[in-house]
Amino acid sequence: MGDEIPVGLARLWRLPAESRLGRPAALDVDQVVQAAVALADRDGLAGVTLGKIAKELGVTSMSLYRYVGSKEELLVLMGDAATGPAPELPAGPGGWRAALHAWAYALRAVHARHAWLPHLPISGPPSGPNAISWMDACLTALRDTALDWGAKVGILTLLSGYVRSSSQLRVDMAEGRRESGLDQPQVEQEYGRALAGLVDAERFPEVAALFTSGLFEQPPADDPDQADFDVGLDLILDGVAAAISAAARA
Amino acid sequence: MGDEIPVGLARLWRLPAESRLGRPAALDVDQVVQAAVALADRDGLAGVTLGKIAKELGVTSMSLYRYVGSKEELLVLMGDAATGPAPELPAGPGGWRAALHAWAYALRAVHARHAWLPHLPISGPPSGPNAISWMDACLTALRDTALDWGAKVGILTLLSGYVRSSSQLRVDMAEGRRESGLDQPQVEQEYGRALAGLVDAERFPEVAALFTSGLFEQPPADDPDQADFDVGLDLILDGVAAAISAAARA
DNA sequence: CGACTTTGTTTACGCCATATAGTTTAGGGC
DNA sequence: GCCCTAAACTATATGGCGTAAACAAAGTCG
Repeated sequence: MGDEIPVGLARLWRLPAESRLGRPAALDVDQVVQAAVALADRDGLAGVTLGKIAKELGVTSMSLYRYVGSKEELLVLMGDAATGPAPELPAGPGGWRAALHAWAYALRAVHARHAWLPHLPISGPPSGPNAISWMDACLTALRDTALDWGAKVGILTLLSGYVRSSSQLRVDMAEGRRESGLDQPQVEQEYGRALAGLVDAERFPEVAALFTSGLFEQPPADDPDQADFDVGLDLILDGVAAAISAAARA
Repeated sequence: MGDEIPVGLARLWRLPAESRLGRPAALDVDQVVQAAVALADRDGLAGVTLGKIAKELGVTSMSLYRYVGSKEELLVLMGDAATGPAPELPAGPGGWRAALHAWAYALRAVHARHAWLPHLPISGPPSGPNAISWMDACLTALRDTALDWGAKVGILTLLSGYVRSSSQLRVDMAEGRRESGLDQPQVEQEYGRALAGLVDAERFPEVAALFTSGLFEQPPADDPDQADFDVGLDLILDGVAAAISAAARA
């Protein structure tokens, strides 16, 4: 029969092994993944090495291959583990808009907790249990609308992609500030000033105008990325609103 | 004076070197970057190696460090080179919506031509001349609106992030199909079926319903990703429309 | 108790980016 | 026309990486 479950999926879903023969395992997939996640939280994605994970767990690197098929698969496991289950969303009064808003904020918070997460290479559609739970939460927020499945999936993709890429940007810019040693706004201004000098007002009139607008000079608010994030999110939700009322009319 | 231009920026903008002393260079930055781009187009990002680039150009790998500061910097240069200059956008009748639509399509086409491009690690805000030209094109499309700079930048970020992440997804899924050897829809269905078996209808009612909806079973259209892309894009543009009319009212 | 099965280790390989030190090559000043 | 010197380029080496293959160890089952 075709009930073959790919071994990668089996590990993602923590399907228990059946055989009880042979030497018992000293670890399990979760311990390996947790160690890898801890390492990524501390040293970033580039700091995650089979050797370091193994050392952390007191085994040799090769023994890790008893638990994960490859480093690439380990990254997938790390992604699902670090994402964690979706939160409970406000069901009642606010309707879909409040729920999607909360969903996006929660995902963004997860990315803040694991800065490497938005940088993980995507390998296909969501397939881990935690990713599925986020998917379910988003679809639940849209349940009482007239949207068809295609539209719902499109919104899900758009929203998660937006949160992901905006988190990516935030992390990258923070890292750019840090690694240059200087304090935060100094580098930004110096870099911006150098760049502004390169931008020719005839070739790039709008960008030149943007640079002279002072938008990048003003002392940033508590969390400038936060404000940018809200702008884009509200814009998306406005688009969703339009799609919903269009679907209701049809 | 503070007219120091970071050396990385100088290379991005192809600022000519001043000194004419010493042994003349056999290559230039462009040749290195073009070779790297060609390699990435052929073998993917992971196939880009200093050694291979050097062999392609008939030099040793170490000599490449005369042209780029590091591999990371080379990736940035590759990104700007492969992106190329922004296209001319329809200026007249359609207004901002047609222009943004064309902009997004053009960027998506670039990603199709260089599948590795959306996977490049982002390192900060756009700073290469080509990236700036795309930025300028997008801002030009929004010039005759009442939006303030913050909103325009937000829209730019959202739109480019959307195109990027949807291209990422498209490439990853295509690669997932290819590397498993089987033909395209077969793997998709098998994987989907296995996944559907793991999704418990009580734990994930919406996702389970989605799986039984047949959305993933139907023979895909000419380009299914295309349709998904349009859904998200129209949604964003609806959101932009809302923002524009709100700004006009204020 | 011995066969078998599974886990973990040892060892080794090829590849990578890059530091360091030395060598080649041409133009500039005389 | 010839050396000096600065720049381009090469040779060599290092430490790290993921992982293939063969082997040793540690349990269960008959």
